[in-house]
Order: sequence, then C-alpha cells, then structure tokens
Amino acid sequence: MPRPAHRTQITKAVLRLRELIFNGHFTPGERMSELPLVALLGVSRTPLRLALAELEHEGLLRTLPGGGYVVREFTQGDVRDAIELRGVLEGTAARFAAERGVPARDLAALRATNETIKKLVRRADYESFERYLHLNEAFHARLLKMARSPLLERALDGVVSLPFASASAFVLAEAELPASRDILIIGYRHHAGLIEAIERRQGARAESLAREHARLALTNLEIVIDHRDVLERLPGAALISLPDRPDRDPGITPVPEPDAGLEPNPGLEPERA
Amino acid sequence: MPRPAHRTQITKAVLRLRELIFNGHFTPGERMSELPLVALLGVSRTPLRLALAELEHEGLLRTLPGGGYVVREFTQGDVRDAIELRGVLEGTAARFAAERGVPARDLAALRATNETIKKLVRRADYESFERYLHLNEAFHARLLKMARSPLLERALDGVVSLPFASASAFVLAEAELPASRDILIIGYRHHAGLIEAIERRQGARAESLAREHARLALTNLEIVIDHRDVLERLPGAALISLPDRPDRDPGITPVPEPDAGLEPNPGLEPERA
DNA sequence: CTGCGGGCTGTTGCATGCAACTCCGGGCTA
DNA sequence: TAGCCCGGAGTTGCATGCAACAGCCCGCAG
Repeated sequence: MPRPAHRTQITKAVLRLRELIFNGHFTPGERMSELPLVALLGVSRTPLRLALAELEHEGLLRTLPGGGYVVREFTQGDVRDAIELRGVLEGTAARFAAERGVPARDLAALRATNETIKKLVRRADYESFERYLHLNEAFHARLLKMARSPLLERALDGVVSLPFASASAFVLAEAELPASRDILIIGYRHHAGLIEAIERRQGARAESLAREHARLALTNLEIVIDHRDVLERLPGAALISLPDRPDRDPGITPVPEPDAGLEPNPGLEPERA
Repeated sequence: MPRPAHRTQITKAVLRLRELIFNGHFTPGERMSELPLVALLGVSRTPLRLALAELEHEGLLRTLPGGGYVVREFTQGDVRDAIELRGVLEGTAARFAAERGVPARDLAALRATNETIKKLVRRADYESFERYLHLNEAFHARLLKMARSPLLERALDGVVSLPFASASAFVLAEAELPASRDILIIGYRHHAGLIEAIERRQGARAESLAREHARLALTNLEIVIDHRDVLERLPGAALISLPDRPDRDPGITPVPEPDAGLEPNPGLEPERA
C-alpha cells in the first residue's frame, strides 16, 4: 500500500474490500476466493493478492492452512480487548507526552480543539455531531503525535485498524441514542484532564486518564448491544459474533476459543512465520 | 505468509531477506530493487514482492513515495521505545492474566520453568546459556498465552518483530559480558514476582513488574553500546544509527525525525492507507 | 455398510511479458 | 548563464498463462 493515493489497483482493491467487509457483504468465515473477487472488483489477480495480504495484516482476514483467506470473525471479548488495548496504547502515548514534555503551542492547540468540542456536545443537530467526530479524531491524532514515538504510532495503527476499536467507533450511536449523550460530556472532561496532566508532567495520571477515556467506548458498546437495530448499522458490526444470537451459518466455528489447556511442560517454540 | 512451512517461494524469500537485513547485508536507506533481489534470491518477482510487502508490515522496510522499498533505519530512541512498548504490552498481558485468573496448572508450569532458569543462571557455560534463552522465550510465550487475548498477541507480535525488541534481544551479550550477568538474577526475581502477583490476582503489581522486567533490556542496551564489538555481532544492530557514529553513507536522511512543529489549527485528517 | 483409492474440479502459487511511470541528464533556448 | 524541455534508462505496476496442490465426490472392494 504505497503512499500515492488510490491511483494504484492495490489501494483501490484494499479500499473497496474493506468497505465490503465492513458492510457485511461477506459473512465471517467465508472464503475469499481470488477469481470471484477479480470479477467483482475489476482488478487483476496480482494486485488483488497484495490487497488481500494487506487486509490480513490489518487483521480483517485470516489465512487458511491450505492457502487462501477467509473473513475473520470477532467475539465480543475481542471487541472488549481491542478497546482496552487502545486505551493501553493511548495511555502510553499520553504518558510519553507528559514525561517528555510538549511545546506550549501544542497544548494550546489541544485546548482549542477541546473547547470547540465542549460547545458542540451541547447541541444535538447532526451537523454538529459530524464536526464533533472530526474534532475528536483530530484530538486523538494530535495527542498521539505529541508522544513523538513512531513505533507507538505503528502499534496503535495496528489496533485501531479493527473497525470497532477506533476512537469514534461506537460514538456514532450516540447521535441516535440520547441515553448515551452524557458520555460526550465525560469525554470532554477526560480530554481536559489529559491536557492538564500532560502540562504538569503527570505521566501516571495522563496514562490512567487515557485508559479510562477509551473505556467509554466499552460503555457505548453495552448500550449499543441493547439496541440491536443501531448496532446493525455500525461499520464492522457484521464481523462480531454475538453469543445470544443463534442464526449463524452452519459449518463455521462459532467461537475461535484459544486452546484453554496449555500443556504443562515448557517446550513450546516461539512461533514465527 | 501462509501457514505451510517454507515450502513456498514467499516464505523462502522472507526468511532469507530477514536474515540478510539483520546481518547488515544491506545498509539502511538502501533501495531494495526487485531485479537484483531476484538474481540474489533465486525467486521470481511475484513472490518477491509479496515478501517485501511482508517485511514492510513487519517494520523492517519502508516504502518510497515513488514506489519501491528501502531498508528502514532505527534510532537509539526507536530501540528504547520498542523496549518500553514491549514492556507495556507484556504488562498488559500480565495484568489480564491476573485479572482474569489462570488455572493452577499454568502457574505451576511457569514456576517450573522459572526454577530451571534459576539453576541455569548460576552456571556460566554456553550450553546452559542456550537453554536459558529457550526457557526465557518459553516463559514469556506462556505468560502471553495466559492473557487469553488474541488481539494482544497480535499487537505484541507487531512490536517484537523488530529484532532489538524481542525478549532476549540484548541478552546475548550477557554471555560475553559478565558485568551484565547479574541482570539474569534480577530477571529470575521478576519472573517469580510475576507468578506470585498473578496467583494473588494483583493486576497492577503484575503489570508494573512486567514493565520493569522489559526495562532490563534497556540496561543491557546501555552496557552493549559501551562495547561496540559486542553490539556489532547482535542481529539487527546494523539497522541502528548511533548518533556518535559519523560514518554513514551520504545521500541518506540520517534521522527520520517526525516533523516537530505541529500546525496550530486542528484540521488534520486521520490518515488511513 | 464402511473404508479406501482415484480422478476431477476448483483454487492458489509462480513466472514472465508488457506498459506506464519516475528520475536524471543533456541539450537547447531565452 | 540559467532555466526549461525532452529523451532515455531503469524501475515498478499489472495482467495473464501455466503448473501444482488440496479437497471432494464417486465408485469399488472388503
């Protein structure tokens, strides 16, 4: 996936496939055969294979033992872990920023963004909500930049590539479910605390605030699960297997539980591709 | 990178390229042109491209704006961040294990491994050291499994794919530099504390112990940097640019510093490939 | 009825030829 | 002399043909 915008067939295939997967056009466990996809996407097999490899690295696809890819399925536990993991990594970013210090200008920019957010959450119209989403992403992106750690950015990228793990994954629901609008207020408060902690070089406080901030998404998740109709419309929801939902396709391993019993003798090789 | 062992040309190319990069056969910033690599590796361009994409996802290569790949260079700061990041993620694994609880059998296995480690670190012969390395990796791998979080495993995989970030990256030096052998003792102690913390469901303690445990590698890094001769022999050392080492090839951006000044207005798009 | 073997189909793995693009250098012109 | 344009070499992007492999079904034999 080279830098140049979607001029190449590879990025075209990646973008289109991602969209199709998120929209539920493929069911989890479905085999992604190359020839049908060639016909569907209008690209040749060579760039398609590159695109499939890309999506596998993003975690959306899984390789089959005999070769080939299938759409990956996620459990509700995976979603929780992804959110917690984002909190851990964003917490590390906030801690790095606090420990390493940031220019006053950056802090001022964060504050300005957050003040705009504060004004927006009081309104309820849809346009405000879209602007909120944009500003929220900008806030998080800027915070990440302030950590000055390319490797941390990479690691976080690897986590939020899952659709339901991103900073504004379940926030969408809040536009429709006023019950969860208060969370936006709390989010603003978290942001303010983060800024203050970083300014005062309070690394531990910054870290735990960022973690708790990410956990807001967990609350949203709970709310959304009670409103299936809303959940269905969220991107990537089709990938999540809900335990109390028996209408799964047969022939699919419903829950890819990691093998529970580890053998008692310590002889396992560290696996590496 | 499909499951089946190195029967395919892709994995063959990946393994060989990784080895060549780690051994310093390519200098950081060097362009990885396809045709010379085809001649060097004896594989065709198609699997080679897949292999290059794989290594780019691992973080060893970087894409050029105009297409193509170059060997990535890492600063000393990157190495520190990688170690800290491993500590954060292994800390999360330890915390998950403590919070979620693990079977007594797994704890016993960890203890057995660690007791063997204890015996080994007292001896100084090379064979013991190799066994130590193996057991240490096994300990960390098992601990990771005990977190029961596939996504966490993924994230950690993404970090330790950098050669200098793995659990036993700089430990190699300890075989040759007795000055750092004490660190093995401390490592054993950390392991013991981890086991105890997990058993008692002390999540915070487990997390901070694992973090501090990873930071042992930092100490090793400092020691190794003072012994250039040892450093040169460590895998991946050729990728690290040491600031006080001016003999770099000309025409290479020496330090890919992330742009320091962030513009003050919050208009940035969240970048996505 | 059950287990096994063989062929068939669908799929992926790989190689290569062609086209387009980028970068660089030289020569022309203002 | 400086700047621009053009051409060429080298590179990557893409498409397609071929081969090998895996899985499956069917038929046969025990």
